[in-house]
Amino acid sequence: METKTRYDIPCNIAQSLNIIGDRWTLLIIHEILVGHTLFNEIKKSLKGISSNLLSERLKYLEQHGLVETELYSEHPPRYCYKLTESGKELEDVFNALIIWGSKHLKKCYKKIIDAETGDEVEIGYYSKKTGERVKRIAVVPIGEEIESK
Amino acid sequence: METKTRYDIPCNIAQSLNIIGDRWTLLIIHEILVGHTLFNEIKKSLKGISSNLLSERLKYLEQHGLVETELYSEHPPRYCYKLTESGKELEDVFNALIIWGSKHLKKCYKKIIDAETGDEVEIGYYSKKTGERVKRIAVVPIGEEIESK
DNA sequence: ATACTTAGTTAAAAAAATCAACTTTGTATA
DNA sequence: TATACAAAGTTGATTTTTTTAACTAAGTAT
Repeated sequence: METKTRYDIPCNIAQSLNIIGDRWTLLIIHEILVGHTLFNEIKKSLKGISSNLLSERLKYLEQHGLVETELYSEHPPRYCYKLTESGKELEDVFNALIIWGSKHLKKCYKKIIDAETGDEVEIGYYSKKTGERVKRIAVVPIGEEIESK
Repeated sequence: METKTRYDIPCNIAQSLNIIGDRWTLLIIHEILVGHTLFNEIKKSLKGISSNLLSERLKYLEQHGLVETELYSEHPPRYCYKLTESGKELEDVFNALIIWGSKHLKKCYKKIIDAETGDEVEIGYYSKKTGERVKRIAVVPIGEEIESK
């Protein structure tokens, strides 16, 4: 029991995938993000998922702090599922996948545009300090600093 | 044989995950992206992966045009694995995962900074047309246009 | 009292991943 | 010349995970 196979690799990507990389998991989080918060709403939106798997995934995500339950009816006691901040912050991951898909899928369903102008958008990297667009990024190990050029 | 279980959901995310969402797949692509192009290099970097699975995943990714092989030695004929453009363009997905991980993992290994200033970066969206940063994005179904406010 | 709905649970079957040993082709070494 | 070694896998058995399908429990509605 409880013998989850997890990646034992010292890398943000692998460790993040240990939380959100199981089959169906990202799709479940995405359904909640777009407003489907009831068990059966999620189930109906995700054609092919089974009750037991959805139930198990929701529990796992709750344990890991991405999802929380909220009582929405007292008298048949009923809970809905909400995303926590860390769940909501997967939005950039979803958008990156949507944009990748819009370029590379044979059949594509969605694109991402500027809500004001309707222009198509791309992903960029911006300095947290100045808000300026960053020309070149570097992935660095935590603890180390980059040598200044 | 060859009965892959795939998501049958009309959504860029689900369809993208049908290509890159299997266990180990994103990690394999990432290893190639960071320069590990030989079968055994990838295998050694990904502690726990088995030869048969790596072999199968590489074939699948090649079929789907994310990876290609290149002869790097004639006389023991040896191939290395390279990413195609569509494979390389997963970089934003990796970066989104690295950034999410750097905020939410208990133990975090990497962060992303401005290569010039060392400032930490965040993800933003810019217009393909003007290059300006976009304040609010909208995910829209393909084919439809958004009503202008 | 009977049927229906929401939100699951349980158990068996099927599919996928892991583990471990083996193969093939070629190189290097004693 | 034989022996060991390495790269790049393949094969088959075992284990884990997912799917399928039927069932349950608590409350509502007719």
